[in-house]
Amino acid sequence: MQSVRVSDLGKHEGEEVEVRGWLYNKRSSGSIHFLLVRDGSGLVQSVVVKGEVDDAIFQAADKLTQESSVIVRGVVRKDRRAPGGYELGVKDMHVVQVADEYPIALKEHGVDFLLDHRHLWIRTPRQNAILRIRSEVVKACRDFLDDRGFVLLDAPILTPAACEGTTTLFETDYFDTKAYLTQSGQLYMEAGAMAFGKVYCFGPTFRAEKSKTRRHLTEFWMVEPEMAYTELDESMNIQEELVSYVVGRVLERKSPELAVIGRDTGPLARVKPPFPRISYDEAVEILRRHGVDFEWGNDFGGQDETILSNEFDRPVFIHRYPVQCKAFYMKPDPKRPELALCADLLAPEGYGEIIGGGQRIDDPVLLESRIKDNRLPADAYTWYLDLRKYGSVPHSGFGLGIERTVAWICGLDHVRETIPFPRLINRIYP
RNA sequence: UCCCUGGUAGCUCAAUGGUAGAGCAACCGGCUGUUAACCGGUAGGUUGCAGGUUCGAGACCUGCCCAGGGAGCCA
Repeated sequence: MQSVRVSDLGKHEGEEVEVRGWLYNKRSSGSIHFLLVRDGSGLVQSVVVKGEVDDAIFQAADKLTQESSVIVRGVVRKDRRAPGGYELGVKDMHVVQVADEYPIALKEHGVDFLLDHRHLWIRTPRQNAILRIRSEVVKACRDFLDDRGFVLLDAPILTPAACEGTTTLFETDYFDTKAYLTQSGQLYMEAGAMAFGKVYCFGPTFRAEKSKTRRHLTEFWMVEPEMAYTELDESMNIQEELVSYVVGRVLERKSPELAVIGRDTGPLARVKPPFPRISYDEAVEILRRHGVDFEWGNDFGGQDETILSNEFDRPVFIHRYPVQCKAFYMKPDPKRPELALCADLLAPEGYGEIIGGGQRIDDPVLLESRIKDNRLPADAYTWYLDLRKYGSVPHSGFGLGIERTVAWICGLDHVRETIPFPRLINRIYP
C-alpha cells in the first residue's frame, strides 16, 4: 500500500493509503474514535469505528496515548467536519510504540517549561510552522545569491582572534593555544571577494554577551555576502532586493504556515524595493522630533530603532553613522570623514536591525592605523592587511541575521522560537 | 552586570498570618461524528533552598538559587 504524506492526502481522495506518524490528539465517543495523526507535514483525522475494524484494533486505538507512533491505513475521503477537509476512514492500524505520558499537554505552558522540552516542543503545529518558514528563508537567501553569481564560501568557526575586537568571544582550547568561536565570517569573506568577485557565507556565529532580550541569542546564524568593486549604494540595492525576495518567497510558498501562526501578511506584502534610505543625521532629527534626548555620536537603542522603523511601512536603511559607532574596518565617507560608509537595515513593526553592513577600508595605510588605534593584535591581521596590498579594490558587504528576520516575518515576540535549539544566556539544554 | 516581576500537584494557576485547592494530563467507568469533545469517579504536595519573626508562615523578614521581562551590547 502506498505511504502518503498528510500534506498530499488531497491528491488521493477515494484511494486506500497509509499514513505513518504520531498521535497528536484523540477524541472518543465510546464506539467511535477520532485519532488526530500528525506526520510532520500536517494533521489528519483518522476515524476508527467499532464494527468496521477488528475489535483488537478498536481497543488498541482506545489505548493510544498522546505522541504514540502509529501507522494508520484507510480510505481518504472528503469531510467538512474534519480539520483540513480530508479524513481517513481507518481499516487497519499498526501501533509502533505506545508513548509514555507526554509532558506537553494541548494547552498553555510557560516558556521555561517549553524551552526545557524544546526537543518535543518542535512537534507542535505552531513551532513546526515557524521552523518551516525558517527553512524557506534560508533557502530563499541561498537561491537569491546563487542565482546572482555569488559563490558559497564557508568561513571557519574556530578563529585565532576577534573579528571585531571589542565584543565578547567564546574561548576554547586549541591544542596548546587558545581559539575563539567566530563572531562573523566577514573578514574571510573579504578575502573571498578578492578571489571570486562575489561570495557569501552562511553559518552560525557566537557572541558571549550577557544579553537578556527578545532579540538576542548567544549562537545565531548569518548570511554574509561580500562583493568586490562594489560601493555602499550598490550594496544597499542588493540588500533591498534580497530582503524583498525572501519575504516574497515566504508569502508565495509558506502561506499555510503563516496562517497557522496567525501572521497578518498585509505588512509583508508591502515589502518591495525601493526601501527608504535615511542618513544617521536624519534619523537623529526624527528621534528629536519624537522628544528623544539623543546625543549625536551615540548608537541607537532598541526603543530608538522602534521609533525610526515605525516612520515607514517597509524596512528602512540608516546609513553613514559616526565612525566611533562602527567597527574598525568601515571606510570613512570621503565627503565627511567623521562618518562611516555603512548602513543598517531596520525591519518594520519594531523588529529592529536585521542587516548591518558597509563599505570596507581599501587603503592599507588607513587600515593599519585603525588596527593600531583599536589595540588589536597586529599579527592576527597580517593576512587581512595583505588583501589591501595585493590588488585592493572598493568592496562592500553585509550580514543578515536569520533569526531576527524570521522573527519579523513570523511576527514573533522573541527570536528564541526561530531556531530549533536556541542558545541563550543560562540555557544550553537541550 | 543593573532594574522590575515571579517560583505552590506532571502542566497552568488559586489560597486576609489560621484544615494547601481547581482545571488539564494520568488512571477507572460512561457515551456512534468528535473539534483543546463531554459526563462521573480515583490518585497525585518536603509550597525553589537555608535561616529568622510568630501560639501559628505558601504568605512576613534576611541571604542564596532559578526563571521571565527590560536596560546596556549587538545581528
